Amino acid sequence: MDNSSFFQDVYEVVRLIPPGRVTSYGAIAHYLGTRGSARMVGWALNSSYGQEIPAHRVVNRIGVLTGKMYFGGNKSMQELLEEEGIIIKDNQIEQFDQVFWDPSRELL
DNA sequence: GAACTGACTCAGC
DNA sequence: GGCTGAGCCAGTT
Repeated sequence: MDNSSFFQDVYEVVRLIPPGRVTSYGAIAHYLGTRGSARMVGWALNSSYGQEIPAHRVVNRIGVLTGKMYFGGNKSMQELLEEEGIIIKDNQIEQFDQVFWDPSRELL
């Protein structure tokens, strides 16, 4: 992509997340080759407000919906994820290992 | 233009 | 085994 922004790469990976699956900020950052920039992934999603980004499928490494408060939408992240078959309990994804989607492993 | 901040993660104590 | 500090980079002040 012409835009060599870290953001654009993040957006593309997030769009590639299949329904019923989730990934972590660190997984995306690692896929892009920068482990320490996990923060930027979250920051990128923060800027993704109003865009066609399924940000609700991105959680932190332990499956907690850290950014649900920042997610702008009629429905909560939890509700959207539950509609895709993902179980959320106490803001944390149940069976996280089963729904976890690693871009560097499944996309590549 | 320098300092601060942020949806994270890992390592060390 | 829980808490603290450091690191990453870009956008905002």
